[in-house]
Amino acid sequence: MEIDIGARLKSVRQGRKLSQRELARRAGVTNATISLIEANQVNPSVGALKRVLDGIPMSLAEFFAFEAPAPRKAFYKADELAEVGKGKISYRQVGADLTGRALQILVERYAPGADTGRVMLSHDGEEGGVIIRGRLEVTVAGQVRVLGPGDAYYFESRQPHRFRNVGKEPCELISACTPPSF
Amino acid sequence: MEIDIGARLKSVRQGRKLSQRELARRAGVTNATISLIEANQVNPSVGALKRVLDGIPMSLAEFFAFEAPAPRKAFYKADELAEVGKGKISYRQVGADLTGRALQILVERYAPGADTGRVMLSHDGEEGGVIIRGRLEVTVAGQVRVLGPGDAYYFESRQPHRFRNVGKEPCELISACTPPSF
DNA sequence: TTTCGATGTTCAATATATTGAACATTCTGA
DNA sequence: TCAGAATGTTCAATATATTGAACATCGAAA
Repeated sequence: MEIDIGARLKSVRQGRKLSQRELARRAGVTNATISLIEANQVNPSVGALKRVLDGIPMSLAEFFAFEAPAPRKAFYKADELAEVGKGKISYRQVGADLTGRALQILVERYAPGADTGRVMLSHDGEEGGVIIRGRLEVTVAGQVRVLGPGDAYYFESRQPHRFRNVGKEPCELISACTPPSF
Repeated sequence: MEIDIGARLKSVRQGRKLSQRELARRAGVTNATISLIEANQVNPSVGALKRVLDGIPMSLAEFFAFEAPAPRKAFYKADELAEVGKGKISYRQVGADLTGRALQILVERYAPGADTGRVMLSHDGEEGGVIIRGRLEVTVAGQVRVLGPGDAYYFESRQPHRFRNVGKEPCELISACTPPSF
């Protein structure tokens, strides 16, 4: 493969001033595993690499982020918008990689009965959206409203909020939020 | 591991309308490999996953970009969207008053022949959008593309850009930009 | 010097990913 | 209805990752 996983891991590990053994202990693998990975003498499993990175800690996305210096795409065909989420709620994101971006734009789909649940997330930023098809019950800070095609919403993300498709047909909407930081 | 590699791969593969065998052929692995990975019955090696993604094609960074996404959004907002535009190009804005807001969300309508003009707009921030109806020619930093329903774009606003409806029917799209400076 | 602790390396044993081929199912066209 | 092609699945055989333990090297302290 074109990318040097061994050098990448070694660089990351040494950047945190961790020995192979210490990282191995935190990650729950043996030091031999780390030695072999860094020497590129094995082709690690995703699971093993994930465990190792958990010990750092670093996400797989971060670990591989360096390999994508490709010029940022400006256009996305409908079928190349990656579908995320299974079950009743799914969304397709404009642009696969969010790092460094100021905006997250999603095409969201709620199956009949779909519900984000009472879990009210609180994060910084603001978000809004426009309903394309179907009907959606939106709850924000205690206020409830059922929105249809052409209707829209906008609020500060720290306010408790919830989405629910109370109709009989799928609901599709386009949303934007900022910043897309987690 | 916490992320569902199988579901992610399946989603990506199906999004590109590829069969397991077709993807396997392009990637240079067997269809069994892809079947097993998608069923989460194996813990694929990074190399194997890389080869599979090469067949799509998609980078590992893109593949794992969804490792940490959990944007749940929703809030309710008015259904009377303020009319901002004029003539062949009109905008209906989500939220009447932008002061203090981090996001501007618009429902834009381009009549046939509508054109933002040869003079490339240029301002700070980033913007993106998704086409709802009709066809729109988008030019960004010299790149030209005609987008249809479901297609999307995203770019930094400082790059010269231009929108033009080259079709015979009105084009409608939903866009977002930040900050809402004109 | 010598010993000790910590480092990274190597290798046989074991666990597991990948293959190759067969299987069942679904769909389409005749 | 049938035949063929295309789909996803399963499993024994094989290839390879991971382990556990031993090895070598280095620097610090006595």
